[in-house]
Amino acid sequence: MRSGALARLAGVTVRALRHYHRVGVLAEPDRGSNGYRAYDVHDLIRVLRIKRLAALGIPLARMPALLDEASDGADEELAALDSELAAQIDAMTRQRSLIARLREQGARPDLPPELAPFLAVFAGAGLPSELAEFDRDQSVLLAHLAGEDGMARLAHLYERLTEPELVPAAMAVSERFARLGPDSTAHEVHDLIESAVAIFAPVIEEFDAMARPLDLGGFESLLDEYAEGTLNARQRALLEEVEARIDPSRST
Amino acid sequence: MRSGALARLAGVTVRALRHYHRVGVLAEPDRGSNGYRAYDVHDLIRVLRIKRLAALGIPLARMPALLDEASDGADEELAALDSELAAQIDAMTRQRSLIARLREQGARPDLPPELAPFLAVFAGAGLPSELAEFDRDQSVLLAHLAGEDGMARLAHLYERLTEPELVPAAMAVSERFARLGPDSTAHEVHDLIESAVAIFAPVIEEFDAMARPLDLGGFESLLDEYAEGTLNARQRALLEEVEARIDPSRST
DNA sequence: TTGCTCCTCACGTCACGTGAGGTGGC
DNA sequence: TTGCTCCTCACGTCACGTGAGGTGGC
Repeated sequence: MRSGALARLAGVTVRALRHYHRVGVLAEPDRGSNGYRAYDVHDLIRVLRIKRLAALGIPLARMPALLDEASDGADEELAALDSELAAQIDAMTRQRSLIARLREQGARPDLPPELAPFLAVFAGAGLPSELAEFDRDQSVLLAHLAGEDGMARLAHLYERLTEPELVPAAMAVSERFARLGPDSTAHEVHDLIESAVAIFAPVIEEFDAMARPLDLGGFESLLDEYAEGTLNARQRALLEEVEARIDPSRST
Repeated sequence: MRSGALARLAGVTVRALRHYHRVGVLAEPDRGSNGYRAYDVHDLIRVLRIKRLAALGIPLARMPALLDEASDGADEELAALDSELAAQIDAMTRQRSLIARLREQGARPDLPPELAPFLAVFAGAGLPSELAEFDRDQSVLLAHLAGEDGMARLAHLYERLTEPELVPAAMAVSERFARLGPDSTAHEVHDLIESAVAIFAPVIEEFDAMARPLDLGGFESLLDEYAEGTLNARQRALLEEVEARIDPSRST
């Protein structure tokens, strides 16, 4: 029988047969005078056995041991496969619950899911788009920096910042902050600082008091660098002032 | 910051960054005078977002849409991913139960699991090794040919053939069959035929009566071809005789 | 002669890993 | 000068899919 016939009988492609030859799980058969490969029943049986092993997820490279010799290492092979599969199923199950979580929050999939609902509050409250982007990018950075350990605390901070009674005031402050620029008067700036401190100081202080401060490592400067590229001079100056007022120990 | 620093901060390899450039999910940054790439915080944020999407199983090729534009198709993307994952988990779960079945039977993983326990009976009863191999190969062929539909019937046939009261007699016959050769006397041959018919006729007849005969298609000749290469002339002649006696309608 | 089958390269897939061979930075 | 980092090719992974270009069989 020729390759096409064998392939049809075995339910594989001719290309697959070639591949089995190349990797050595199926011997090259003799050729006819025309150069065509001449297969026989034993080849068919061989291919069917290969398909059985493949269906179990056994890679071609590990098949010769199982096909040619008495099935000595078979059980260990199966045990190893099984735990691999179990691990993969586990990982995929975790992926699915992550996906489910993101979907029910309607959250963007590239944001930290733990913070996504709070970011949605900002966005939903009509935050100016540059500030919304600032918040999103910052949350990505902070979430990565916090890692597994700091995540709970970070999420708590975001939760406090999005409490219903805080949101309207925070939004008002944010809008004024967004409009800050060269034209702003000293009075406006002063007012804004007072409002920001009044609103955010309690939350930040509580956060700082929770436990040892988050280890920012080299990230603090990154956050600064980010602010530098995104905010204008007035805005940055104001942020520094507010920071200094809330936590004098961290001021530069 | 240079590639090494970015990679360390983001928790990826430098090679991964190069790959992201190549496939276009991360823009090539400007170079310093020495040709070194100069990254900034935005690149770090970008990579972190890429990692989030990758953790969900989103392929790099589909990321630009999610990273660059407003998250329009995000939910459909997630829905598609979720059902893909569900399907994969399903398939892997089936693989695992197959593996579990094979392991508890101590069966060779390249044999049809539905028939494996019965083949184990043959092997356990001390069948001569050439005949054991014959049976195994034949079962592989028959199982493939039977497909999903015929499998139950085939398994039933094997079950009948391995009933406790049948096994000792069948083994005795098999051993005599294995010893068959040029030296065998006509008397031995005649005796063996009678014994084989007495033992197997009822089982085979029951099988044939169960439903329409299995559609052997081109496989019948394959089974013949297989026998031709494996059995000697005496053995083949005897098989034909037994077949003819059991089912005259199928005789040649 | 036409349509079908067979043959041998050889590139592509997916997300990088892993050298090889050469140069800048401290 | 030494060790570290950066750079650019370029092949390998896994199980084949998919042409390209040419020839035998009926």
